[in-house]
Amino acid sequence: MSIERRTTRQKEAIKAVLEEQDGPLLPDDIHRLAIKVVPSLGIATVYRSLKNLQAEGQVCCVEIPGQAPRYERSDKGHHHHFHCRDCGQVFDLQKCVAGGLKNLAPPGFEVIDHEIILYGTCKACLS
Amino acid sequence: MSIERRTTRQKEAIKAVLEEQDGPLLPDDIHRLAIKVVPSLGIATVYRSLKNLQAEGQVCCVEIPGQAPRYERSDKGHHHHFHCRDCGQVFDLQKCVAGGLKNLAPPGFEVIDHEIILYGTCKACLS
DNA sequence: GATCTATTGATAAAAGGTAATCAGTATCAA
DNA sequence: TTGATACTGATTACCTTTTATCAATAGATC
Repeated sequence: MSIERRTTRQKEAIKAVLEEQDGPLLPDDIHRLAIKVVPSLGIATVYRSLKNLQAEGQVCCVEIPGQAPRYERSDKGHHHHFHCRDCGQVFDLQKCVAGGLKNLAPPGFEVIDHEIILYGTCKACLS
Repeated sequence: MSIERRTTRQKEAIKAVLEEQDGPLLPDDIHRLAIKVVPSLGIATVYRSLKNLQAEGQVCCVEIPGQAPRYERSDKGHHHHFHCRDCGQVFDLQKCVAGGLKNLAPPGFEVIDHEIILYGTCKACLS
């Protein structure tokens, strides 16, 4: 049987941050935002909560090559990401051009999944 | 003025490994392969050589999310990669369907570069 | 061959991110 | 309210990858 869960201000604050955010966030980002609600919040609790939320399927992990894992709500459906090389922020993309991707693989290879990452400058950094 | 370079068995072995390999390799892979030619080769020398080759533009870095950087010759032109979830090996893809990718970004965003990674099972692991 | 010094290999140590520890706190059922 | 215990926060430990250190080795030039 699974462990009894309790509702805490800390977990609620972390979930709220992930809820209202568009793109994926670093554990450190989440900490910095959630600390506004629960000032005593420790980074260890952020890692613990993310691990639990991920196990429960509420949150999923987004990895940009060469960077630490980010986390976002898992109810957003299939999508990809844009990484701004100026501010470092990661944004969600709406559409996915996966059609034709499978043809990229060599003959005899089975494609199960794919990842597309766009790099560039976001709107805010351009202006 | 730049530092005088010397030709060594170690550097030649590392370059040869990168030369005859198709996909990108981990420093550890390179070490394991080059050691067959120069048994005394240390891992530090692999890192040092990769750093130099990269600075000279002969080698470039390939990053798969959540994994250590791999390295490959930089004379292969624009291409992407296939990561086999079974054996962990990374393969080069020939074509690139970049057309239409720019449209994925939100209005006002400038796309400079992109990355496409296919995940699945390679031919060898399927059979 | 002799000399200079770039390079090497073994090792220690750094860096970054994450997990373990543990005493104290707070939740929730009774 | 009380009691059992899940949770927290501070800190330390950890893990993996990469870099620094340094004495010894070995290219390149004369």
